[in-house]
Amino acid sequence: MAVVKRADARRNHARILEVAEAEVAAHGADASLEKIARVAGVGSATVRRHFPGRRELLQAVFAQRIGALAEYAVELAADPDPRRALVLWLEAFTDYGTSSRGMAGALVAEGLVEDGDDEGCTVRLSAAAAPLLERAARAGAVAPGVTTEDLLALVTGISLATEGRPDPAEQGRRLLRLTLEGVLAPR
Amino acid sequence: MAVVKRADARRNHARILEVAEAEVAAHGADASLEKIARVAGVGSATVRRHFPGRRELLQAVFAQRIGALAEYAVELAADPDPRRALVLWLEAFTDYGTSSRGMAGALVAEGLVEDGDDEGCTVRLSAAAAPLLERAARAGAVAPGVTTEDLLALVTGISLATEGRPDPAEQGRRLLRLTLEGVLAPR
DNA sequence: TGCCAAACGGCGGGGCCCTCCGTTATGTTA
DNA sequence: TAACATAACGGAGGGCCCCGCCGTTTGGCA
Repeated sequence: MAVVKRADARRNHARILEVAEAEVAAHGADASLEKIARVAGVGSATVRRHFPGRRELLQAVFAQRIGALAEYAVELAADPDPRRALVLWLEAFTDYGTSSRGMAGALVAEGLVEDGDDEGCTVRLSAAAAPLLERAARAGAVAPGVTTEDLLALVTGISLATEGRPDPAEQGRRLLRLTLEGVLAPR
Repeated sequence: MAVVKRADARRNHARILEVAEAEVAAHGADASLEKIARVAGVGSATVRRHFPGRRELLQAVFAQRIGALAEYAVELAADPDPRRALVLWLEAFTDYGTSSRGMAGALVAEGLVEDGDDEGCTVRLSAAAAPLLERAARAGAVAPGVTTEDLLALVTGISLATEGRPDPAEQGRRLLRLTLEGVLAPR
């Protein structure tokens, strides 16, 4: 299915995506679809044709970054220190989340829908994180019972909570460190 | 200033607030101001007159819960175990955040504006948390360098990340525990 | 009771999301 | 290469929302 699109369709798809990236970067996950259409020089219906809803558009916008994170996870799988590997990946994830506006919002928005569709950002990130977490857990470097969903939720939360305040990157790093090592002193 | 409002003004104020509570509970921080006006049986301008923006309305809606949290903090100040007191309060805060839709959103929305105005929810919560945190820190129960802003941000993030998924209360508790005790095993 | 400021609320402008439908561009076949 | 079938386009219109304006009502006070 979905063999080959027509030339103009491919052209518009690329154009919309390009504009959407800029627009989302500027205004977050709530960027105006209509404005994206205007700037891209297409009708608003065309945007909806390529991306049925905001959710799909955001997925497409962040697919690249998600891919980069997945790649990084693969690299880190070879790191000799399982704990370090997990921490490094979570730091990278946090950096992405706090630096690229709307990504965290896209992730929660995605979670809100009953999706039979695979290939969601959440699924991909989860798949990327799983091996790192498992390895770290096997090495005894992780608190018992932690799941990949927990990790994604925590980082997403940190991103959302720091969004739009001075220096979200630094704040995010700080909060991640607290979360990883614990707010309370070990008993 | 702002001596005594007229009778109808007070009446409408109460009515709007009442409706707003229900509406926000149902639709989160993005509830329609116009619908609130319709249901309350007043003009939309009247809503804006009492609450210049969504932010102020949300503040008013949650003021009660914030007050309850502040009170609880005072109670807990008498708890013999400083660590336990802090944990209990954070759990209560998380429960509020995950059970009452929109509260976390209201908190971040509040942070986005340059506010010279005191009496924001953030300020009140911060003030409530400060003594508990300080006492716990003095007892050596808290990781060094943790601030009240950190605590608020973390709980807010947890609330946002769990909003609108199955069983946010349980998820929130779980994530809070992880955050407090640390995702990583102590080295 | 009568006055007047405080408070109200309807209305119009602008924006967004969404859908429908007539028009255009593209790929293909003769 | 010319004509056709259709994938893809984009403008227009409806519904909802936020916002500000401004003429009208209402409540408190002399």
